[in-house]
Amino acid sequence: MARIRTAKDVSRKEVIIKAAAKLFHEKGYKAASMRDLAVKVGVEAASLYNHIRSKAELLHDICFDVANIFNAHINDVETSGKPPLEKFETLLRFHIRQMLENFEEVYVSDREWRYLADPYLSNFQNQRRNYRKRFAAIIEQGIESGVINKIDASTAVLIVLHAVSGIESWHRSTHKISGEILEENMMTILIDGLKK
Amino acid sequence: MARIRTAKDVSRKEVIIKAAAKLFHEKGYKAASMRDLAVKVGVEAASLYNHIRSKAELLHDICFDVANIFNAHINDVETSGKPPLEKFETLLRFHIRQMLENFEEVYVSDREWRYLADPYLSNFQNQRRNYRKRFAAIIEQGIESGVINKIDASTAVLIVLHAVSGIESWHRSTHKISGEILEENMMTILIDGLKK
DNA sequence: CCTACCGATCGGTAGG
DNA sequence: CCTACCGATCGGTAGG
Repeated sequence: MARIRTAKDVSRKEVIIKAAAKLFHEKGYKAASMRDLAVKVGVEAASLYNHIRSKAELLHDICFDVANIFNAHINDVETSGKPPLEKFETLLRFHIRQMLENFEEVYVSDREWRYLADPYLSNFQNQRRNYRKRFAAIIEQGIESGVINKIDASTAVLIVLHAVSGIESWHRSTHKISGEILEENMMTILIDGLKK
Repeated sequence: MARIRTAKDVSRKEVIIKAAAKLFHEKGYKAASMRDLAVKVGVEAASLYNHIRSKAELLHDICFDVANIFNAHINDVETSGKPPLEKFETLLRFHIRQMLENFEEVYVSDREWRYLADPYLSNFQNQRRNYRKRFAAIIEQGIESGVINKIDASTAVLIVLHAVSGIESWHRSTHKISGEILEENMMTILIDGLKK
């Protein structure tokens, strides 16, 4: 007989997803086993399946949660009425902060999405492409209004998003500068450039 | 009885390594099976082991080949006698071109090295750390001589290296700008910044 | 939530 | 270079 899902099930599932995000970050999706995850959660592997449907579902939940967060944010930015350069800065800071605060999930969504299965894979790729187009459009507006250098907007998006994902290295490093200082440095380098 | 290794063995091995780099890029190291690789090479899986010792050896060879290329290059740059900003530009262009021309190997070395087993893993990590320190030192020199903005040099290295690895997205994209134009755009964005 | 277990697939070996 | 096969491990299920 089907069990009735209670609030406790939901929070238990959230614990599992959080642990999965950590594990998928540490080992990579394919190298992470459900037995590894069970150890992290403190149950037997088989018990996980009382809360989740499959390993694939975990990856799916992580990736689409992150996608929703960024989609919601770019909606806000687009309708904010700010000038283009400010819109760009807001987006960039949001990416940096998500990478600082919501690190494992964002990392997994960024690097492990390719292990999604269709139809989720195609859906995710479309969302990703769409997000980048909207990001590029904001840069284009900045170029048109003369506040951003004449560069290829897609290349700029590519650089910015990958630069932010470099915060992974920062997380790993032993003697690291603070998150705030990192953020300001990244803003300076990407906006003002390296050359004086 | 042990077989005598001939020149043909070496080239066969190189074919296998090249195919492995492609496969590891496509699927990721863990998700790529030796049976997948065998199909790519056009033999049975078991036959691969006449040329290689293990799957791990393939990853090892790819990662250390790439590390050697970049180490050799930074040696040249350090002893070139060029001013710091030119040294930086030379390094950056080399990274971009390697990512354009030697794409699969560089990508695998960059993203899949974590699946190396010790003692290779530690060795690789040390080389990587060392390389980044030398790269940062060149940026520091540029800051001291007043030609580079006062930013945290480690953060700059992190941004630059990850931005370059973003060329992965460019390779995947369908209607892409030329490699030359991509290179110039990347140089402009990272050196002069996005803001006009 | 656990014990017991399954079919599939993995990297790799033996032997020719 | 192939056929045949191995032990280990995987994601997941049955049944309680």
